[in-house]
Amino acid sequence: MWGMSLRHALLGLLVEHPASGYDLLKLFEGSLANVWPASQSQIYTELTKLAADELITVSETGPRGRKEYALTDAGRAELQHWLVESKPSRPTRNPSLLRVFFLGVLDPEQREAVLDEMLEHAKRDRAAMEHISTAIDWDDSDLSRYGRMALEWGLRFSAMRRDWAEWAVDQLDRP
Amino acid sequence: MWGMSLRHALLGLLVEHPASGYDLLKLFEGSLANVWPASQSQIYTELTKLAADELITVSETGPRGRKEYALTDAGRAELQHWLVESKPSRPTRNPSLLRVFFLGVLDPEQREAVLDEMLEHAKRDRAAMEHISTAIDWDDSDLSRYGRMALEWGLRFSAMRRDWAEWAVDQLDRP
DNA sequence: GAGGTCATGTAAATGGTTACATGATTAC
DNA sequence: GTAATCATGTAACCATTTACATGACCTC
Repeated sequence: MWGMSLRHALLGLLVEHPASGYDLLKLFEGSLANVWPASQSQIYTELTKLAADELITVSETGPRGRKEYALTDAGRAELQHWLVESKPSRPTRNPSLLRVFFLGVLDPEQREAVLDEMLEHAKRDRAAMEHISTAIDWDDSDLSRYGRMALEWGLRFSAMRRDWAEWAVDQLDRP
Repeated sequence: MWGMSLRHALLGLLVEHPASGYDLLKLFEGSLANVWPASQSQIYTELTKLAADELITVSETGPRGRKEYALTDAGRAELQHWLVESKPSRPTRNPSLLRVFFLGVLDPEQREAVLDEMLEHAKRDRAAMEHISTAIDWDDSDLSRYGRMALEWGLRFSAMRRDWAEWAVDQLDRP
């Protein structure tokens, strides 16, 4: 029973107001895309499970078979419990760094190309996040406040990757 | 057929010298643990598949049914191909940041506790990596050279998380 | 001979991705 | 009426985790 954070992401989004699977899909594409990507099929299946476990209920139905889900008390409790109790997860897989590990197999030009690509990637990410940061109109809701905190994390992360990549490219030309 | 980086991690480790599943397990526990954790069962199953695909072969057998695998030409080619071609992966899931997103659900003390925990976690990680950095005797092999690059990434990453967490805790007491 | 380490494998369950499949409603 | 969007669901496959299962060899 450990992990399963898609559940908690869905519960978290339902805290403010009820929403349909479709709504939640859009919310994932927007705010949560960089933190917890989820596919359409995954969201619908998980919602069914959450409803079966009575952490959410269908609060309203609409056109086209639309079902709006709302958080139950048990759902809110589960979310709070997870927020407080969840322990630091194991280190997460990092495909880019894995490549770095084996750079020795390539010849020098290819090596530099790989690192350059990582540098560009970091720059693109940073630019995208700076754009989001100015494009969103931040209100004073909780999601705004803590979403901004998460975004700041992303900004610092991409800056770190950029700086590292610059350093690493530079290292290549050394002894 | 996209992703599958465990394959490439194994191929990468076999570049330098042949090794058994057991050896590879130890190598994962050591150097690669922070970049690409893998379990025993996963390693053995993947080795069997890699052998079936003729990217590696059993080069030698030893006591206790030990099988030493060596990279084939096809295996080396596949590794190089992956190193050069692999495109930037989708953003990876981040359980900690997901928690940040929903901090609003908690009361102030719990909120601070969550961020403090993240701060401590970052500090511990940083200390552990600094320790590794001095404990390993770095030779001038490729794995040493690029392993050090990867470690530098880790050092910067944990510093970034530490600084962010300090900033975030500070933010809590503001308007 | 007892305990530790070396060594391999399989099975069940979970979580995630991709693809398929369908259809109602709205806006033009 | 046509296209876009809203809306839901299922199936097959792949990757990963946890647990089970076994046994040979080495050191004391």
